Amino acid sequence: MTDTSTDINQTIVPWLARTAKLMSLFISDALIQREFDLTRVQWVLLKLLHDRDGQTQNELALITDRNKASLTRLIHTMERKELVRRTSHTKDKRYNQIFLTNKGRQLYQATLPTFYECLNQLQAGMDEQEIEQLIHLLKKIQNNITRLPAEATKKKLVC
Amino acid sequence: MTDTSTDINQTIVPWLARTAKLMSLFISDALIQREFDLTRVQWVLLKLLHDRDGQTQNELALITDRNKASLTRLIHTMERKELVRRTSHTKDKRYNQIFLTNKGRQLYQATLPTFYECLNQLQAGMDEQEIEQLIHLLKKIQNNITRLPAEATKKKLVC
DNA sequence: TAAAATTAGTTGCATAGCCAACTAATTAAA
DNA sequence: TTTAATTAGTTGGCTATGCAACTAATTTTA
Repeated sequence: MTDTSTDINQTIVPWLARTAKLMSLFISDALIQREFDLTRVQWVLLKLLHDRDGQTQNELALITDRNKASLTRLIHTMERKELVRRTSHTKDKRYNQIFLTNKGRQLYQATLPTFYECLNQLQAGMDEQEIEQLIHLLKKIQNNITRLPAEATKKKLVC
Repeated sequence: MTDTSTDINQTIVPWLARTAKLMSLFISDALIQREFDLTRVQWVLLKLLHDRDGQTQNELALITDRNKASLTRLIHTMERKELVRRTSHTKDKRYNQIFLTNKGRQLYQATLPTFYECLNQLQAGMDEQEIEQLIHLLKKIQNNITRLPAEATKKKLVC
């Protein structure tokens, strides 16, 4: 149990926040330096669609813990860049399905070596066991976070 | 060495990114739920100034790995909320020194119990040794990131 | 089946981030 | 000492994010 005399700077919160931020900047920088016109978030979306094409905006929002309004705009930006394509679902017109374009797919493939280079540099000097341990501890923290998406919360809180 | 057949989802990158994001949302939520009108970033700035008052915008930008333009606007927002005060340095008029107001200091103090509650929940089920190990591994990653602030890079890259 | 509730997505308004171009102040160099 | 370079901060334009209020489509329920 951490009491209120603990130095906040020595807790997991700033270490985790800062490491993730630096990692994100590091990967973004690498993408830009290799002349890929792609932010890290856009890269993540390419990856999600590469893994499973045709997901709806809401699904993508849930997976990435983002507001659906963010997805609307993110997809809009990526559509303008011709990386993804939005099509209205034929059965239920409320849904938009998002698909990779060929350009999007090729761009994603082209970035993979950069991603693995980054990963290798990030993990330098860490052995298999340490990497597993890190992921294990991060999972623990995630499981401790009982956070529902905004809309779910609203719903569950109704008495 | 991670080769390109490794499943990206099982690497440290998404685990770290997602855990940090969830943690950030979790803390923001907690602040809002306790009716503190404060984002996580604003909270961090209050903490930095609480630790050392009167830092310049540039110093705050460097410490927080933020662009100085971000700091300009962040401080502007917090000035409007009367949490901080901007004063021009008497010796060198280029500098702005940022100070906590009484309101800012009181607000920070008032949020501390919330922060420690969040921390305890995040660390639930983790022993001292695991927490230390996690921080140790995060430090390793940070040390692997050879990233200079944008302006420094520009400077150093000049041949 | 008509009205009510739910769901997916969009839009307005706000914070926050980055880059690049800019101003003003100060320091270094010719 | 005048000019050049550097430094701190600001501003404009962009992406990204969240909340809240909205529309449209679909499903539930009365």
